[in-house]
Amino acid sequence: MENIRKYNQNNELDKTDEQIIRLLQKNARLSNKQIAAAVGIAESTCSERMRKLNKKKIFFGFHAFVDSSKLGTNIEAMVSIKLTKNTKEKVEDFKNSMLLLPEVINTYHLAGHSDFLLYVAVRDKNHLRDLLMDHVTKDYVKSLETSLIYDFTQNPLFPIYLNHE
Amino acid sequence: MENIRKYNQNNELDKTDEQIIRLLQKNARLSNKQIAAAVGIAESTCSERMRKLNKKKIFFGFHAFVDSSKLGTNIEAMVSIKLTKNTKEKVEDFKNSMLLLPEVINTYHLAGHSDFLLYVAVRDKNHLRDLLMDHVTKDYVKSLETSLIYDFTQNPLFPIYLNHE
DNA sequence: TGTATTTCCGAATATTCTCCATTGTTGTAC
DNA sequence: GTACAACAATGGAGAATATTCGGAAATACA
Repeated sequence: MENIRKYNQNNELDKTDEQIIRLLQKNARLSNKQIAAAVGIAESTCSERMRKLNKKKIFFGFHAFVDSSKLGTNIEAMVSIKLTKNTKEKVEDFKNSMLLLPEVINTYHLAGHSDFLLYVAVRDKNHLRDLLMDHVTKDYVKSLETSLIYDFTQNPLFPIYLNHE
Repeated sequence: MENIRKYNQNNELDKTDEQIIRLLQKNARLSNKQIAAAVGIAESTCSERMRKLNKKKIFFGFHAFVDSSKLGTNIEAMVSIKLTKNTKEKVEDFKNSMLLLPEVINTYHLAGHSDFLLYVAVRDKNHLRDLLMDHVTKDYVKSLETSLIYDFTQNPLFPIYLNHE
């Protein structure tokens, strides 16, 4: 005879959580006080909410976006890659080896025309060539197609589709 | 007869700046104290450095990366786009209108096979279709090609190619 | 060398965060 | 309805952190 109480074991996110997430998506260096004020809750409540959000693993991480042109990085490119074999093993291997390269800012594993996209930042065209020929090309890499990036823009808006009434 | 002193009007970044930038790239929510300890400088020095880095506009921003699957977003896709006309005006217009859509996480303006890449996150396939047909397609959009994203990974490493001796 | 400028540090001050007891709210049982 | 249990929110005190500032140390330049 079980008598399980459910209560608000509520692991759901409510509007307040959503606001906090949105704020941090726009500016991950906001202080707890700033967030609390913006959302309209007590500081103690806000830090407690943050602790719970972190526990729920809502955030993959918080990252600074840097102006790479000020750091000696003059070329950004998107490299589109096809593999000869799409086994889980090869795909993981490829992704992991790409993430060891500091030139690789992020990776997308795709279903479609190509298998991977790499967003890379390099000093110059020689650096790009060396990177691609020496480190990106593998025996199971079928083809590379490189596009220069004129502009990358992060959207401050962010999609949240929660079911709060 | 001008006698302009230059001194260390040093707008250059040194190794300490580089360390701070790297740390914030990995974790943008580090406290000033944590950064100072990791770099090995006084807290007051560290906050002063941060002020200067911000003044130099090294950072585009600081953003939380959220686990969109926990927020009702079930599909992420990369949309590859070609425009009929690549005038500066059309390109700017297109980019700006894309950034008004909350589904668009970021935009890449490219030189190459396609003109734009959009990284989008949506609830489901109907939402994706509606987004593309109703909001992304414009009279100057020649073609769309959509690829499902299996995995997106941000590299904690980051390329900095400074010329400190 | 001496002087001007900048960077760094540490201590004092100001601010922010965390902990906790209390109060308020909501769901469940009777 | 009342009573109780589980949880969430609050404000305040003490702890932790950040900022300011005077002066020391380092660097640039003549």
